[in-house]
Amino acid sequence: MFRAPRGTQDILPEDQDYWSFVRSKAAEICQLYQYSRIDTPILEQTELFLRSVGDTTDIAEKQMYTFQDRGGDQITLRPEGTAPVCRAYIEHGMQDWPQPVRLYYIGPIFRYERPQKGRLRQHHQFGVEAIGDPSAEFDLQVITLARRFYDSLGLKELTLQLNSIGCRVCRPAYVRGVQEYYASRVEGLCADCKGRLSRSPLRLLDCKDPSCQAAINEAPRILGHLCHDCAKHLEFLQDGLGKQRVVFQMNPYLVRGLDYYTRTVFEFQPSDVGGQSAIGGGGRYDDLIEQLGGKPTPGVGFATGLERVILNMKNQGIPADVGVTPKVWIASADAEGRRMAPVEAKKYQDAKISTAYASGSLSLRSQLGRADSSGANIVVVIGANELASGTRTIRFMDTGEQIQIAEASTIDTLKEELKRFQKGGGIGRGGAA
RNA sequence: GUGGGCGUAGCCCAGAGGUUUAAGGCGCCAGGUUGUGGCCCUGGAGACCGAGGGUUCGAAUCCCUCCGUCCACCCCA
Repeated sequence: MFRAPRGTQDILPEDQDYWSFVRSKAAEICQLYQYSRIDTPILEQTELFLRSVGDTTDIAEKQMYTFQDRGGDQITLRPEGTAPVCRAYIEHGMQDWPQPVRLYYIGPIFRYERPQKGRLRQHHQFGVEAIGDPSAEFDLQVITLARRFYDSLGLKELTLQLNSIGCRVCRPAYVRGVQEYYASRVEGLCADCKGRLSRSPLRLLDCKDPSCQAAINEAPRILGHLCHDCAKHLEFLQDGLGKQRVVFQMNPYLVRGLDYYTRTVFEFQPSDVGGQSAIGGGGRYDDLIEQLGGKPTPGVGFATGLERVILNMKNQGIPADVGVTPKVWIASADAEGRRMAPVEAKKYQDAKISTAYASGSLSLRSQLGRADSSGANIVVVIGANELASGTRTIRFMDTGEQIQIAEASTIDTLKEELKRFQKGGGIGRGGAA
């Protein structure tokens, strides 16, 4: 028997309300902040990610789905969303658009990982990027947009962790400082950290192994070694968050798994989840576009995992607030009605009324049963009686009331009666908390 | 990549070597109403007991391997 590949999943009808709710909130908030949608291919040249994400990161070293296509090109299923957007920015000359270019995307992301709850090989991310402006206003905008997204879904208890990891002016000296500090302490470190010392020194500070904690506590902290511009940038952001009452915690050990970040990095973390530490995160990437072959162009962005968003909504008992379209079902009472039911359905569908029917070969009882279990609001019964008298019988499934009306007025009557079953949708309702 | 738990119908699961032709609940289908749903009653379909191998007179039950899944670590969204 075939199954979905390991770490992938079908999103079944029962979950689609959550997905459309979350997606519509994302789109709604991006519209509010004037971010435009972009869709990039799921496939990119492998080199794009090696140059952006960093070829010594976990993602590049062991998590990418990479293959050679039939033409001999090295192709990778995108393991993150920022690099493709930057590639598109360069490719389509967006440096000549008004800056910053503000874009958002929603789509699948692929990483070869050991699956767990909230950790999949194919998951979906919603992300935003503001490219082309170095100012901290946009760090602020991206973070507050993210916060508003979570708030609008009703998610509680997400802590915002913030750090600055400096820039190319101040970081190299700091990294050397860390390396020098650790040089005399190699003995006590865990095996992973011994490897990190030369390859990704900043990750040393992020180690969870107990044997490394003592060394971390006394290690030099980046926040004390930022250059003037980085310090000012951070201060502006902190001040802005404070003015907007966005609560955050400085976390000097926050280091993200992608090499392209400069200055601001941040993560949103659920309070009580084990395996999945972050629900979303992002940061500034002032050198990335240049690394990808574009003109030096700064940028800042955020991305969040939709599976984790939905998981957290369910954990917190938050329902998906989506619109419900009232439904009509047609039931045929006999052979004559059975012939007319599909014709009748088409008339309603032409009039934009959501209409379905069960097989007329079933007893009327069964047809009504199916209408009921599918959530029909109104059932139209059609049979020899109705056809002979030029009428339709309409039954209200909530009350069991039934009325007979002239055939000619059926559509108008249905439209009128269905209004009371209309439920508002996610868009424009509820609003941001 | 490391360590551990678990795999019995679509779903939740009983079952601990021989009263098993594998039980129950949900769901599904039909009938009880010859033109009428939800509740109730009756009946039915649906399981090569994850796969392969082994031990045994006998395996869903014990052992091994593989696969899947879940949890923790790691990493991240």
